Amino acid sequence: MATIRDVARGSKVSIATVSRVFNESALVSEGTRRKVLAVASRLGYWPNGIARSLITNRTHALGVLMPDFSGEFFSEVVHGMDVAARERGFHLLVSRSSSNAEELTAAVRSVHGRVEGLIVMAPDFDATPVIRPWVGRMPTVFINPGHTSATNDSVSIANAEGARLVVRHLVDLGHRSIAIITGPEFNFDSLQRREGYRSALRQAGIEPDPAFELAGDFSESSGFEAAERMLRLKARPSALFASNDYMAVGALGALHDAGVRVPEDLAIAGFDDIPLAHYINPALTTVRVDIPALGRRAVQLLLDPRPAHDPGAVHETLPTTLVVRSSCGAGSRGVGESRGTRSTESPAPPARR
Amino acid sequence: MATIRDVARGSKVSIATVSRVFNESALVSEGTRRKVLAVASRLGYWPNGIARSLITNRTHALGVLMPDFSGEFFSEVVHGMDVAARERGFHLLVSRSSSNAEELTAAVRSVHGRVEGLIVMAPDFDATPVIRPWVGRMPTVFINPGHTSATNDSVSIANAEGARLVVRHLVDLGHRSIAIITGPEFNFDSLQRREGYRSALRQAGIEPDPAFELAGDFSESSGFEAAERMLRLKARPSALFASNDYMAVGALGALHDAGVRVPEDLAIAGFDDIPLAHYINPALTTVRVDIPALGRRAVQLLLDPRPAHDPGAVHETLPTTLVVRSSCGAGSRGVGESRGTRSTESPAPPARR
DNA sequence: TTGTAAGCGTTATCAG
DNA sequence: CTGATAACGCTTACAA
Repeated sequence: MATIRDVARGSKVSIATVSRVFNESALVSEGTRRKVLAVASRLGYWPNGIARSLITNRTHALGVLMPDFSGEFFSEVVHGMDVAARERGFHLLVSRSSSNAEELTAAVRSVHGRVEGLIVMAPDFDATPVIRPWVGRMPTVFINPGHTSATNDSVSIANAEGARLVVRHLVDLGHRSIAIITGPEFNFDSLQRREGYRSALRQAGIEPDPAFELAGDFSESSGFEAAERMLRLKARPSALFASNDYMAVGALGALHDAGVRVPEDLAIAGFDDIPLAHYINPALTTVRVDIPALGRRAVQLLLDPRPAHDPGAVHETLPTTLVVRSSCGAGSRGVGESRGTRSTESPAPPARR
Repeated sequence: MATIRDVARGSKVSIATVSRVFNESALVSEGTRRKVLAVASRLGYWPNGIARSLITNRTHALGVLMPDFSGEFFSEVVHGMDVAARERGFHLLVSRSSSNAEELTAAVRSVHGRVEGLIVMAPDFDATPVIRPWVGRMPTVFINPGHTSATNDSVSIANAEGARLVVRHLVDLGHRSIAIITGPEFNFDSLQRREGYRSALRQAGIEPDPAFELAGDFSESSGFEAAERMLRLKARPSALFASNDYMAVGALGALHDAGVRVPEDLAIAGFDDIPLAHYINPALTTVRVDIPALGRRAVQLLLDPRPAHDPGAVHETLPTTLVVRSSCGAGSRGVGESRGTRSTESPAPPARR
């Protein structure tokens, strides 16, 4: 493996000169430059990034710590980060490892020195204490943290507001008994969505009924099971709000099995607007979140210079919008509608390969 | 930022001793160890990974170079890599940058030194020449390369075989005029799938008709447009094989708009078995590929020791299986079927969040 | 069990 | 314009 010394020797210059050539310093004569480049190319030399980083203190990499790496949600977040990072000449060092504080600590340590900033997504616990020791050395942005930190920026989804939109929509359609399938017990998104659900009910003069709060865990199967439990309730609700689309899909399956028609017998809505929501039958009324923007903004907060008059940590909340389709009985037709009409309702999900 | 020297000074030992403590060397007394650890913790010290890497030549990172980072296909591949890498204590340094040879070269250079191996996915061009200069210094595995390299391992999908399965299925159902929507002109997966399509037709005694080969680009909209073109054909085929599921979904939309019933008037099949394929109406007959396995195997080839008797480069091909649903008129019922029956047809797509 | 000192492959500083 | 040489923060012989 050729090093700078080999090139220096080969082109009869000092290593400093070789370094200058590769750093496009103007302080090197064209002749020397060419000679060095020729030798380097013959030797297959390229500066070692690690060695470079050690002295420059720049790695051009951002650490991304997330609890999982699959599913449309996470992949879209990372996609957003990737685009923004690449525009700024940065790589992403990803590590799936923040389902609890110990794992997160280990992960942060393991990327220490290798990244210039950190994006942390820890949906189930407060990552602030884990990050505290690194404040000042590793700029960190949280995605969807449950607690706002005084020292770190964050980007979040307007979970409560989105849930309120859904519930209000349901209320406007005449529903008075609205159930919810919640997400994991300690998940912030889930808690906030439930909070929005409750507050919208109260605003409508309806007292939230604990029996109507069915426990789920964001998985499709938990939605299926929660819907089955709901069906066994003595007093059945007329509408069901699933805290995410996967669970809504699962619930739809259970309702179909039970012969319950949607939306005629029961209205159902989800949250996230994953591509699937559009295609399922009936098409799912849900809450749209610009998921790639979550990642993009995180990178921007980390990398883009901010006005000097330091306002402390920035906490952004991305807006949510209601996407009315047919699963609540108010929307458009659902699967099979033409490309033309469909686009008036919601843009087709990105089709890639 | 505390360095090893600060800790050494603070605990009145040499930096070598501090290093030993953090490398869990047995050669350090319990007392010293405790003292060092205490000081380190007070100072918030943790070894700098970059400096460590420079001397050990280990980075515990794998470079992942792909043309895109979104969509179910890519995210599932990365998910597979991530799981396998993490099991082995490795991070993934991802870089979306291999849509042509220049970009790929730049990307490889930029990760040189920072990674112990490379996974390259370049579906549209031969990456072998780009990698050649690095052979010997950076072990590299290709995913789905068009050409098998003598020097580098690869993992591929049995594209041609999968296409053959589909076409045979269609032929078995009585179809004699079968059209195809192809993918991007230079995309290897696309070319191989078309090859499988043609060879299966010939095996069935049908001469492939160029007019039945409709150009697409793997995007949903291109499938929509290709289907529209197909509908204008004087002699309409009775079956349509879309080279990927996204295009099949697009085609389904166009057929619906035109009032063409599927599968009654036209049979349609896809490739990839993305989660959506299961949910769409009619449920899509397609070819299943274990996509995370693609990423997992790549990591394994890179990291897992191989028997010493070097057999040169390994080229693996992951099998494909036909998933019969209802879009060709042969399968099960489609969307809305109960969870129970569904699982006999195909496992529910992973539901996460 | 601990310390000294020589690197790892660069960039940065300072002379020339 | 070019060259010595000292870092960067760590690991690892080799000595003690």
